[in-house]
Amino acid sequence: MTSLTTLSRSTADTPSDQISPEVRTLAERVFHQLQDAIVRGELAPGSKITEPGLSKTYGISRGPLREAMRRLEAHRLIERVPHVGARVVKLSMKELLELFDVREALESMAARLAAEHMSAEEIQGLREVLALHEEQADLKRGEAYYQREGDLDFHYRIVQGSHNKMLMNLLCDDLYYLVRLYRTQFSASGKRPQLAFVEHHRIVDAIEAGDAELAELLMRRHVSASRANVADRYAAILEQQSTSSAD
Amino acid sequence: MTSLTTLSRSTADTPSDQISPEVRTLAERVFHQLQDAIVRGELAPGSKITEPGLSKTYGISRGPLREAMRRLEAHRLIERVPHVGARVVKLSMKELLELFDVREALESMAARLAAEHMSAEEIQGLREVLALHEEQADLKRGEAYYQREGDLDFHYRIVQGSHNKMLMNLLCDDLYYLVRLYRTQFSASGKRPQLAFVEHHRIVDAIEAGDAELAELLMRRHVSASRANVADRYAAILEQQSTSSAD
DNA sequence: TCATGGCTAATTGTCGACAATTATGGGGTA
DNA sequence: TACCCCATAATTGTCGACAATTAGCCATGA
Repeated sequence: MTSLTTLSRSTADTPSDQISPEVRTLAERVFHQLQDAIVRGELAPGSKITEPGLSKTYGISRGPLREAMRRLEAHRLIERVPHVGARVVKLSMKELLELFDVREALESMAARLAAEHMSAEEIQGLREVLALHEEQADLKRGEAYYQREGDLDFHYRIVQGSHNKMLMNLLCDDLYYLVRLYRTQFSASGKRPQLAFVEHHRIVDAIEAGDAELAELLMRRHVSASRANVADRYAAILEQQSTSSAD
Repeated sequence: MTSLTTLSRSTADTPSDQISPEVRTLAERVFHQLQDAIVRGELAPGSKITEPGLSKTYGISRGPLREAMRRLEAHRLIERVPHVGARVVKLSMKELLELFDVREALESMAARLAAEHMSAEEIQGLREVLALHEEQADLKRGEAYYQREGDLDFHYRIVQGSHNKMLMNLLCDDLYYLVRLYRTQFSASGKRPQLAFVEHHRIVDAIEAGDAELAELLMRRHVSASRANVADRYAAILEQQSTSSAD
């Protein structure tokens, strides 16, 4: 499905049973299915999801389904209100900008820790991502469609390089799904990808040099610039709408 | 129970029914009960909790109980493995230090945003917390027992002053419970409280002056110093243990 | 004596049904 | 005509029972 690096599960006891990677229970399975469906936009943001409905759709009873929904709620992909129901989360621009602030704080810390703790192999892997990245950019310049997943992959690896499990959980398990959800709702970007390239390179350079302070600063600017880009585009859209309606 | 500022729920329609603040469902209620029990150390860290056991203890069926446990898992207060069971989380020193890194990143950002967005009333409330704080410190100097809750209250208000909902959720709903859990497991502190006082004051000063950069820096140092204090004490304990065992 | 195999008991996962609450629609009245 | 109240239907919350998986134990064999 996605090109994200898989979570590092070290449970490969018996290679014979390839039943499932880690989703052995119904609730887990339907959770991942719903998660994908929401992030990919198949379940419209803001749409109401009802338990009997999903129960029939996925062919399971309401028990495990409720567990899956609880997990989705914990990951902030759906919102539930008691006795009323659940709806797919609908990110407002305000919340998106809030998300960027949190990312700025967390990822700059991750970059700092990565510069201190990342191993040579991990840095090598990071460089490979960057190379693949660049190659794709050569092929379909401007579009940079799939490249967005690559961008997330880059950030993913740096967070893992921090060797801070709490950070990894927060960013990779929670926030990055929201980031992807946003990218399906507002299809942003523009000329940013080209700029992001050189920023990525500089960050890796700083990490490789073990310069924690610099890596932190560069990552902070990187996320901040990305935020500013989104905010500008949004302001432009608002401007355009107001003028066209006034016209 | 706790002296923490309550979440700002604005649903006060009918003053007649005081049934419950926000816990109208069984699952919610038992979730909060279990949350308190864990944070207060009544459920020993690392101890296994079984569904039939809790089911009988709290007099509810396994359905809502499982939902409560799912929520506890999402808040990282218990750890579950499929088909095996759940145990109360047991923080290692490594994880505690990781927690401090995350707090440093998040709370420094919160302080920055608080300096930009906090209203005069909110700053006033913050000063009152500080005053009450100081008063308690005069009464029972050194011990600073209840004061620890006050410390969390201080941080609480700054996070709320950031006016960033995502930040508020992450810090107040997730991390702060872990912080409190830690304080029951390792009963730390020492002479830090006295130092923390002046740091708190300086942070509020920066926020009141609207100096976002300074507020961020001071909060970063504040959390970092707290982390260093814990790390030092831990190292001292290790040292002491090794010498006493070698003796 | 130690390892290995299967068996039993306990716990977790799943299901269907019932109770409680909420939203919706129609009817009545000012 | 607009508003309010009530009844009905749908959805969510809760419960108890059954199935699947796992852990522990005992017996058997090398």
